[in-house]
Amino acid sequence: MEIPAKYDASQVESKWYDYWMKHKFFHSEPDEREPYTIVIPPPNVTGVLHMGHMLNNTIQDVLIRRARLQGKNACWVPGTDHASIATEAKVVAKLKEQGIDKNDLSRDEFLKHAWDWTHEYGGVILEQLKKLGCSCDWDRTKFTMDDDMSESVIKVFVDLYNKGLIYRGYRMVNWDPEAKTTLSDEEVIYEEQQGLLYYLSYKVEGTNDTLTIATTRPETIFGDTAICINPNDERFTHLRGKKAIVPICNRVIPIIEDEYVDMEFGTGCLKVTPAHDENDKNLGDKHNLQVVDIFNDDASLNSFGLHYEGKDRFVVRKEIKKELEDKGHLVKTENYINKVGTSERTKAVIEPRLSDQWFLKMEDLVKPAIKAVLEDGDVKLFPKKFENTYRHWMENIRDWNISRQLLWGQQIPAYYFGDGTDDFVVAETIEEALKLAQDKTNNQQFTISDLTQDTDALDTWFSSWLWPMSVFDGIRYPENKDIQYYYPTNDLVTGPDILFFWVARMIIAGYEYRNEKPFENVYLTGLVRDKQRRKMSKSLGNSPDALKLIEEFGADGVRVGLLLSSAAGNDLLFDEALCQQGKGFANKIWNAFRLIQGWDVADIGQPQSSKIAIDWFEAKFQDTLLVIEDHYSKYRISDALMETYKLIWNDFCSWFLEIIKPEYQKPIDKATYEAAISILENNLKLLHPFMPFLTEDIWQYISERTPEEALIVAKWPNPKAYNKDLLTEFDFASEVVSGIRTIRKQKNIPFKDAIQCLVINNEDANTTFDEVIVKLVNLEGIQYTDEAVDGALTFRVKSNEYFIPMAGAIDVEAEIKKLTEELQYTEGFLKSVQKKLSNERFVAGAPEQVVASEKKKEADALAKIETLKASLASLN
RNA sequence: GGGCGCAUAGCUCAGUUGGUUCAGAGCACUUGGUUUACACCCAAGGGGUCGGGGGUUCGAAUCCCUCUGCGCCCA
Repeated sequence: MEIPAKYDASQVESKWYDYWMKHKFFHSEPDEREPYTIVIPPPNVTGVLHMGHMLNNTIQDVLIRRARLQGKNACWVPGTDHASIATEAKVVAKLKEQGIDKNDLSRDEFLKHAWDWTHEYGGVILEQLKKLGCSCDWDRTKFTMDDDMSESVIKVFVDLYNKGLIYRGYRMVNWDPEAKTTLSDEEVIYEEQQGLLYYLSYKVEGTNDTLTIATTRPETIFGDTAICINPNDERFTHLRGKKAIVPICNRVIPIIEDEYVDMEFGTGCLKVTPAHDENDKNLGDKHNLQVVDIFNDDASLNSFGLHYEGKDRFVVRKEIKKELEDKGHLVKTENYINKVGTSERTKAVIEPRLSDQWFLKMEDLVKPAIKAVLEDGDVKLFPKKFENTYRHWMENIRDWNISRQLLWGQQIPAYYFGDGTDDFVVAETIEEALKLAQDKTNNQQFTISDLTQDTDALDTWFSSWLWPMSVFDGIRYPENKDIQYYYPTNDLVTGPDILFFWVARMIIAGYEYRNEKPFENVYLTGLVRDKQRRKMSKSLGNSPDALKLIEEFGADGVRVGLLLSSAAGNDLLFDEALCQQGKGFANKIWNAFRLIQGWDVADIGQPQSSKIAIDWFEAKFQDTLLVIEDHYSKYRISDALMETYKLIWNDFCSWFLEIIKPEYQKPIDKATYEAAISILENNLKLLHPFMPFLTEDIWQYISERTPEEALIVAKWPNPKAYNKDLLTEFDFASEVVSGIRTIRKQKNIPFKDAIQCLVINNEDANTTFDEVIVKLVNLEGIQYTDEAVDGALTFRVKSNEYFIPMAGAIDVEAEIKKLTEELQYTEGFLKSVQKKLSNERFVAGAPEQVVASEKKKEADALAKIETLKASLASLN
């Protein structure tokens, strides 16, 4: 077979992806095998593949491919979520470009546009995942707004409502005045902003006194309904029981007392605006204060703002400053840095606002989820450090505001039939709602047209928290074959930024609806940052184009690059050089294969060195396999890769192949060739999860394979007993090789000149690897001797002394210097060991094993010192 | 302001119960190399007061206290 001289990733990758798809290797159906299941963290439909996705999905693909090789029934369910806020924002922007105002459209018309948008862009990211090599079961692709998925969401809403866990509440929420919707606390980002602290004086009613308050938001004085002082504050005893007059609007408001007020901050007098501040709302509830809402839903002032009506809050802030100043109410301003909540999506400054919202009671729901992670270990977090974060959130959980003032999403299945706060019913369909309404009102004359459905949609997370169940239709049909077989899933791979949004809530939902965890292990990846540790983001423009990277370095190269330095839970500092390293690795393996493949095989005897090399590599392979398995078991994927990388590059290519390589244009013996092929195949298996394309390609070049024999479904190597002595003996031999190479380099001895080597075998090292050493450094042979050799360069491995006789003059001075340095070092070492051993408390206190090892160190040092001294004596 | 975590080679990180293998890996760096798989290569080498200080111990990168500097989450 003709083998291309260069590995061309772009051609190879599409070829094998098509091949895998054609033979349905990604597809899973329940059978008698053990299942291994991952559900993808659904990327949202507005996205394109970014570095975070690449990392995340590479890890999932590594896990799923390994499971497949291990003979499990591997099922990776892909899909997307509808991302209500983000998508709606995109659709609104697109309509705007076309000159269409969202508010001019009916609900159905808008949704049609949203669906069009989703159909056009929603699948892009999944197509990109294919380029990365992701072996998802594409037949199972789901979307959180699919009919069956939406039905599940509605069913769950109704169920929770009927259980009394969902309620309607008038609450202070985070209002995004741009998107005109509520945000959850998690969607608000607090940013430090330079602002001003305004000191304003209010008249005290019926006196000539004034009092001064400090505020960052002077425009909210129109909503003031009290002034609050601390009852312990002696500065203000004269204000007790009095009233104050709000500037400009001249509202008379009570002066109340509460220890909540911080006497140190500002002036010690606090203006209370219950409609526009969470803390003020609490104070207001406690003291029964009036609530005055001064804003429209776009955060412009309403009629309470008097002559400012219709103007934006920030405009008003500027203008009112001037008015207050003119009227003598502005005492002073100070620079002040405060934290301002902004919308994650629209960047608008959040306005705290009172409104009707739907809430889910969390207190009882979280209990099994806390237990599962923190007590029973049913669900394990990797790295473990996130358990603390999880605990903190779960133990301080607040009710979940699940309504959003948006159209794109599942419409809340609540139907109103009157103006009373209780005049509504909740049902899966409007027909059922009608029945309920008729019963509730005792009025059978009610018709569907008397019902109005709540216009709000549900929070997107209220869909995705069901994801591991709903993708298998486990909400609608809890007994179906798929959910029974695949649930609970095995691993979840996601970012720590959505530990609460999503992971915790899935655990909660899992226990509520199946009384079982949704997954066993959660692997939390780090964030992908650039070299300067900046988060990758579109606005910074520091995120490389994912597909271009794949084009340049190959999917395998990019996968390796991403994984190489992404220790679990640590941020990954992305650098294209890492992908280059991955590509270089691919090239290395390709060439190793070309080397083997190019050999002529003959019916000749097997050299001793080759036989030993095969035995040694098999031991090394087994030893490494155990290390790799251990890394996988701890989700240390980058360590598993590095271990594989070193096995292949160092042990296989640099040592093994160099040992068995036949002389130029000479054939190789059959036994060695076959062993080399078999070893290469095993290496490919270990490497396949990381570099699926390259490995499958080489695998198929090695011999003709039927689809059943494809690498993707090959059998992962089983651990076997192995000879550990071979490994230590090899390490010793490799030190000898290094010693000789160093001498060759120092003395500029060309490799093709065979040299002599004599050894005083003080260590009684066995001769197993002698042939290997001879071959690797081109010796005439290794001779054993009892006496130091004159006119030779020397080096030592442990207490063994090696001599390389030199024809020319030996630089005696240099030799003496080298030996003296070694001697001094060893003597110093001996001294420290003996100091330890002469310490009675050490000998008495330390474990036997430790003392024994110190004694061995002492003996080794003594032996080496003797050798060194003998050499020095022979030189002098 | 409250909570959690981190600090080891130029960079990114390992280092499990305090002691064999304890100061390590990869990259980067230096030096040498056109030997017929690969210069996307081969070989050899340098490099660390384990953030500072104190303590416990026969023994500390590892345990405790403290200081400094970072990061994350929550308010």
